[in-house]
Amino acid sequence: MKLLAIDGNSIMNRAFYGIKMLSNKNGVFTNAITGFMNIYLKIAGEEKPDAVACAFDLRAPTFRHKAVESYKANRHGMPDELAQQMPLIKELLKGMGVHVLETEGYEADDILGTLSKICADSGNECLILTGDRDSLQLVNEKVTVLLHGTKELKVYTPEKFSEDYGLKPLQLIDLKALMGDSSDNISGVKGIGEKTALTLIKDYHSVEELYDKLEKGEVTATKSVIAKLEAGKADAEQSKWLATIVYDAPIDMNADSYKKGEMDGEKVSALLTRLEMYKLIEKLGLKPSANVNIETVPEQERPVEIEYEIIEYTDGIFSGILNTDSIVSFIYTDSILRLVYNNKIITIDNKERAIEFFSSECKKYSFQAKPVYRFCFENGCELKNLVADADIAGYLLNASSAEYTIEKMCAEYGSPYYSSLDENADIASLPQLCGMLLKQVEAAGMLDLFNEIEQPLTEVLASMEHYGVRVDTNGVKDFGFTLSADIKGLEQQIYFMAGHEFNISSPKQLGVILFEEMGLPAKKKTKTGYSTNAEVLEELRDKHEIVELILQYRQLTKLNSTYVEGLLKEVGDDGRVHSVFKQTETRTGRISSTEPNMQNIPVRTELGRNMRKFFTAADGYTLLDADYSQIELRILAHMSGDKNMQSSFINGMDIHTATAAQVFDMPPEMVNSEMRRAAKAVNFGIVYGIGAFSLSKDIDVSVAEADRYIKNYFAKYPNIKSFMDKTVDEASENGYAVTMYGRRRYIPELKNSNKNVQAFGKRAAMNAPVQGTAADIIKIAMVRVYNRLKAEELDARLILQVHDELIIEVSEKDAEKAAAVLGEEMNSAARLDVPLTAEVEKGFTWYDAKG
DNA sequence: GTGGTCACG
DNA sequence: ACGTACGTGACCACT
Repeated sequence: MKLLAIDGNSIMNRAFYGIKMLSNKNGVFTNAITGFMNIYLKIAGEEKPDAVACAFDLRAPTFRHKAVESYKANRHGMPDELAQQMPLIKELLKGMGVHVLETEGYEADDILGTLSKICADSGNECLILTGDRDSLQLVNEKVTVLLHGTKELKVYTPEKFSEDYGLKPLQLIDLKALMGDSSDNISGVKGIGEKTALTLIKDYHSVEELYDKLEKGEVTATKSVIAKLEAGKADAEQSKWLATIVYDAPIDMNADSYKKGEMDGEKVSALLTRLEMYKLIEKLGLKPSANVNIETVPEQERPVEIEYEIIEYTDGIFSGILNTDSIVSFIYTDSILRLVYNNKIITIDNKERAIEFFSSECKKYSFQAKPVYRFCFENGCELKNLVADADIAGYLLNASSAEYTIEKMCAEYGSPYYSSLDENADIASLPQLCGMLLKQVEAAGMLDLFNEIEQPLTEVLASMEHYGVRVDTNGVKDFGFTLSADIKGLEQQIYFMAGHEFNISSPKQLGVILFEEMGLPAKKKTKTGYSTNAEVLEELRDKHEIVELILQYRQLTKLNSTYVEGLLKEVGDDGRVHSVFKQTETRTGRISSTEPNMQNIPVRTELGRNMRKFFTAADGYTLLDADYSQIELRILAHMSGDKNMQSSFINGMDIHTATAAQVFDMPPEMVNSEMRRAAKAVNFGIVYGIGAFSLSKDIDVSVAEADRYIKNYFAKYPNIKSFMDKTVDEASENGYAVTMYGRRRYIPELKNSNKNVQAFGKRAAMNAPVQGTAADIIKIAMVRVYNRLKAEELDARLILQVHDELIIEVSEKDAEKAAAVLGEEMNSAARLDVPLTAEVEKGFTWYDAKG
């Protein structure tokens, strides 16, 4: 018989942190459950165990813990988001026929140890699935440990173990007894680290033998090591005891009793339906259950369910709706309009009626209104009196969510979801959901942000998508021909130098050529092999001619496949690209652009910049381009209140030169280009939540030097330092960072027990108010520019936004007026303690209109 | 589907 | 000892 014994806590932990804080369905988080089941189903499928048991820690302290005064005192308790999922995974496992074991006073490790002993004693095979290296001590001929790391699964048999550690599995205990384990608060011997401990255990086999020899003076080691060992004898003994997994947990000792039970399909599918884990239901070969209540956050008030009457559309029904002051909810997808009014659900499959409704004066709630605005632009009507779009409200309340569906939001915000109404479920649920969302938006202080910025922006984005950007397809094609010819030439030269053909675009194959066949020094590794990115290749430039060619090849193929071929695929019959601007995508409040992405068209190299010659105005029109100068640093100067930095902007100085003057402590006239470059990198770094290591890489100075720059910077701009500290503190306290206009970004990473994840949270917290406020400001400018172009009846329209840059297409006759509007509205969009400046330029192509 | 790479602000 | 700047999207290779 084969028993699979699972360390429930450690696998849940791996899954929780490994699968990212994905959006959670019901306010009840499910990411760890999802990850756990992925791992479990994979292993169970491959290994086909006859018996499965899953062990969990109980939270209460155990007698072993008490014996050593609170030895786990500084281990963080698990976050609520994970704790919530523990009872659910247990319920799920039980439903699937897996034996769940938890015993007061014993850790999961001890239960696993006991299980492995039961198996070994009865001549059965045992597999232990865990994310925790502690269990490796259990490995023997009968017991294999499947160690689940952050990415890969390692299989530890005795052979594999000795290959990796050079020790016997049980000696792991001795190793830990000496070196300690901070995550388990095992002290070990003070001053002895991994290297020393390993040597000692290899030479003397065990803690007992080591101390035995030590007393007899037979240990060869440095004086200091011997002294440390002598001083730490008691620690070593206690640590060994703590590190030892016990084999006597009080569980059923009959191996057969852990045989896998039958899955209770009904129970499992009901639970998973409650959790809305539909993918898993499918994986298990089940069907979702009907009529189960979606699991919700318990303490929240739930609006009562309403009885809906579903009625056929009849002429005359609009009379009660179109003129009302009441609010009508609607959803328009696939040319079908569904609306709710007075507890009635009405479905309308008629374009003229839909237009009539959109144009009517009644107040409207919607879900995803942007396509409706586009529909209206295409059909010459107007979507009037949209009060709220649930999609946008949901985004403001939690910008980190993966996607916003009505069903998910109902669950999360405690509004009833009318799933029994099938295709009418969404529309039936929308009115109450919108009510809940608006209440929460207001409670969070984001009502102005919602009403004045985000809601009006939807129409602006729809308009930008509607008009699109003209593309000179012939120009693009010609550019592509040139690139293709050059690429062919490069390919031949590269093959010649390499001695044979290979796929240059495959990092794997390229790595073999460069670092094995040609013997160039490999600098960095990735998870899967050698790193061959531009940074690495730059350093190898002088080592071999082929490197330069590969860099060129990369640049040219990027241009050709992403920008030439990729772009041509997106050009419509009207000769224009209609990029999709996503309003609920980024965590910071920026918008994003897809199909094609118009926010990453090349500009930094001259060759790439040529692409912009193919984005043009229509005949008789011209482009206007304006970008904010240093908007993020200006926002930082404003929000931090740092007078020193503010004065640089107020005096119209070049900010990087001014910064260099401060950091290097000299008059601005003395700053050379190298110093300005360094200061510029520091300024960027500050906005991103700087680290000396990365800065040093960026500007190619030592880490110590980079560290000095940063310290100097904060000394000269003390308010920026305190602003950053305050921002992180408040984000830790509240769980979110906030912009000048009240936009929130939740940062759960700040509460993570993993230090790297936490450090990331801090950087994100420092960056979010700055990047987010810049996003707020340009959105304000967009709405105002849009409204003024309309009000002044100019033949002009916004067509692009690139984070700090706006582009207008305007008829030649209105160009001057539109340029004035663009400049005025961008400059006055926010009142800061420093000037906000954007310069407008004009040109027929994007290339000409931008600097 | 994931990872590596690279385009932008 | 480890990892190492914020935010995006597209393409290719490979599993």
